[in-house]
Amino acid sequence: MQPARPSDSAEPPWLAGLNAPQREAVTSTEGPVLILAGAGTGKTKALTARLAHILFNRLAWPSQVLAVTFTNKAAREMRHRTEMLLGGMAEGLPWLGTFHALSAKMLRRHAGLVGLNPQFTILDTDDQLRLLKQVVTEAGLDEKRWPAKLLASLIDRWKNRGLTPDAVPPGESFAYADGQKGGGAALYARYQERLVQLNAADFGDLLLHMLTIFARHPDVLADYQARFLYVMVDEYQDTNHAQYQWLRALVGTRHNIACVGDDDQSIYSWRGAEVANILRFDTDFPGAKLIRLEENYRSTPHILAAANHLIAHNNGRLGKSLFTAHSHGEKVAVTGVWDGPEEARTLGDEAERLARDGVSLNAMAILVRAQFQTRLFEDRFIAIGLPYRIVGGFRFYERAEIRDALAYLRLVQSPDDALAFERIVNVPKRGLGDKAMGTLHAAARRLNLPLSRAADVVAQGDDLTPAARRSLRGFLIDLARWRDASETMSHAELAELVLEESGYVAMWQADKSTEADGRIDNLKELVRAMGDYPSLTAFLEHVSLVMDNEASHDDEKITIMTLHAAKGLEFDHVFLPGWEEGVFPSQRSLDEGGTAALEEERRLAYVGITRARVRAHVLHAANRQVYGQWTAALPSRFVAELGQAHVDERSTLSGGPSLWRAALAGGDPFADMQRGTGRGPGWDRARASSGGWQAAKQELGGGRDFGPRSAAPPREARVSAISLAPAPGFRRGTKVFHAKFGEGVVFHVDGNKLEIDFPAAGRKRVLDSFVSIKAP
DNA sequence: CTGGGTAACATTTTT
DNA sequence: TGTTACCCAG
Repeated sequence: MQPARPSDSAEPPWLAGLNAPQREAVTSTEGPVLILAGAGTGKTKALTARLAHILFNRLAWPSQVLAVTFTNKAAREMRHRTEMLLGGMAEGLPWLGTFHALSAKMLRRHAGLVGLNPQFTILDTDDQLRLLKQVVTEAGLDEKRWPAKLLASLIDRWKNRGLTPDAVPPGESFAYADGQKGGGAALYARYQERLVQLNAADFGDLLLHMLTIFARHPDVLADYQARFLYVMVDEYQDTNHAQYQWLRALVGTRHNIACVGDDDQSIYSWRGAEVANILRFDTDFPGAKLIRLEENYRSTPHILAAANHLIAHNNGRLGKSLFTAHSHGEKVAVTGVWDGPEEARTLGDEAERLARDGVSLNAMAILVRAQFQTRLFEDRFIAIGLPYRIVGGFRFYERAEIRDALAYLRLVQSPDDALAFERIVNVPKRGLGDKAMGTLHAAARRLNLPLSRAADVVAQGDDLTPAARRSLRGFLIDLARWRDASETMSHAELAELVLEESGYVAMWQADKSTEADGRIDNLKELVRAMGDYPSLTAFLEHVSLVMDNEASHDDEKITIMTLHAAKGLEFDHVFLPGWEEGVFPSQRSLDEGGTAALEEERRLAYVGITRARVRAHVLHAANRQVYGQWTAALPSRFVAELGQAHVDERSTLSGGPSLWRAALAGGDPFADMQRGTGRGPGWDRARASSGGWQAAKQELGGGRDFGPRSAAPPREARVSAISLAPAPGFRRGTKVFHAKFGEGVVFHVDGNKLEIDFPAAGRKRVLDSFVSIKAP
């Protein structure tokens, strides 16, 4: 079964349209290769073509190629694109996947070597933390003083570095609990024991256990080394030490490894990524060939030049300079505004304008430094009815309702799953609280049984109050029934049955909060998705390692996401708000972490700019509410680093006139609302500094100094114009609907300002235009 | 055991 | 300012 050979004269399809360095990356199959691929230089294209090249020329069978990515998305894309090039030949690339998925696959085969059963469960951070809390408490430490979270992050870092408990340097062990009870390392060891008892592994273990196995069982390693004739790694700059060791082990002495990466896009050092891995590639793999992909196919010249200019401020780079054949294009727009809400207004207006000119909302993205920035945009977009999607935040399987549902299914499938049992035994409420759980835990310890097994015993004894005993028995009977049912029905049907009969769905149906409906939808989606998998086991594996919440791209929406989440994506129009000192670069990176942290922020800025194909628009505000306090801010240093020549500083407060009007008229409709003093300590700094703000202030009020009250940024002028009009149709008791807060009842009317009681959100002040009257 | 109240807290999050 | 985690009163 071989794809039709191209005619002799024509070149193979996977080489079509590749430039010289890309071709070299594709055809240099033997020996170590490092492909330094700048943003938008077609690295995925080169990587998939390389894969196609190897397979088509029969240098290896699909099962003999190890291709590793970081994200499921990248893995999917690589698989998809390879299939496009090769048709059926790429099917069954069994070893194309993420580090974690591939390592988990290996670990299931050799679980016994580290004391696990092949059906071990993969814990997420939530389970992990609960387990660690138990470990800390059992050690007799005060969890208040020594948070389990701290221990979790230490263990995570150790695992990232490939350190088992016995390998943790004593000094570092001391970092937790001042070394009491053996310090962090001893608790780490205890945690690992508990994991084995529970037949569970956390994300870090998936790699770490394999490293242990490789070290202790050379035969196992030798098998893999013999199998993998070619190894490819995407986003190499993001590998941590454990992943690096894992790769080195598997590559063995053959050294047919090709790594693709960009040191300028290393933005995950706080997750353990070590740029050093990419920087010293040629010492690790002597004779490595270095290929640079520098022709950018994505962005217009000014965008590219600004990005180059910016990143040139970093030291310790391998060095690349991107160029493009494009010849036209706008400069990077930079707009300074008065405050956060105005930033959202300006951005929203521009998005609407672009949309009117025929630009798809799907081609626009707002890339923020931190999640909290999304809020203002969300508020604004709801107000003007601009469809948006927020990417990131919780992944699908991290949502409480999904995790609860999965815990039910896990427990039905494996009666020993103590963590699953603990999670849902009292969800919905069954009257089994701390007291009952304490009894169960004690019994489990005494009988040396998993919690869920001990429950069987306790339900027969008289340690519990009669009510609790009855309730527990009922639950255990339900479980037994579901287990019987699982013999005869499909796993999707089973899921539906369990969620119904347990009262879990009913619990959310009874919930009046705004998100309850969404949760029920998520549960439906879960049941639906299960149907796509042959077995519950297959589905559970998928869910813990692969399932992400890809937002559907079906409808027209502008995307809001973090810069981190945007890596690897591209958009015609990119908005980059919040370029202020303290926001971006973040305050944390300025306070601690020194140059390294600042340089990582800069790389993040570089990633942001290079996402843009046609236009990048940077915004910064002079005032922003941080934790409820108004704070003045200076434009980010990164603004200046873009280079004057490539920037269109149309700045000067675009909202100037409205601000001016509002200030003169005192027309702030929310003047009576509580707010801070309006002048943070940064005010004077901002005033004293040269740059955009002097000019901005000049235009603003002709040098007029605002009084303290008006220094607190007023709302939109348009709003204040309406504010005099009465609000017809609203009176106390009117039932209304608000896009964000849901249903509510009007408590007080003052002009067009309403005070509304929302069952979900409490009493809120909103303008009448933000709500609709609900038909009785 | 539950719900209400308050005090602490508050980047980025590929798996 | 908004959320969440925990403590205590009912």
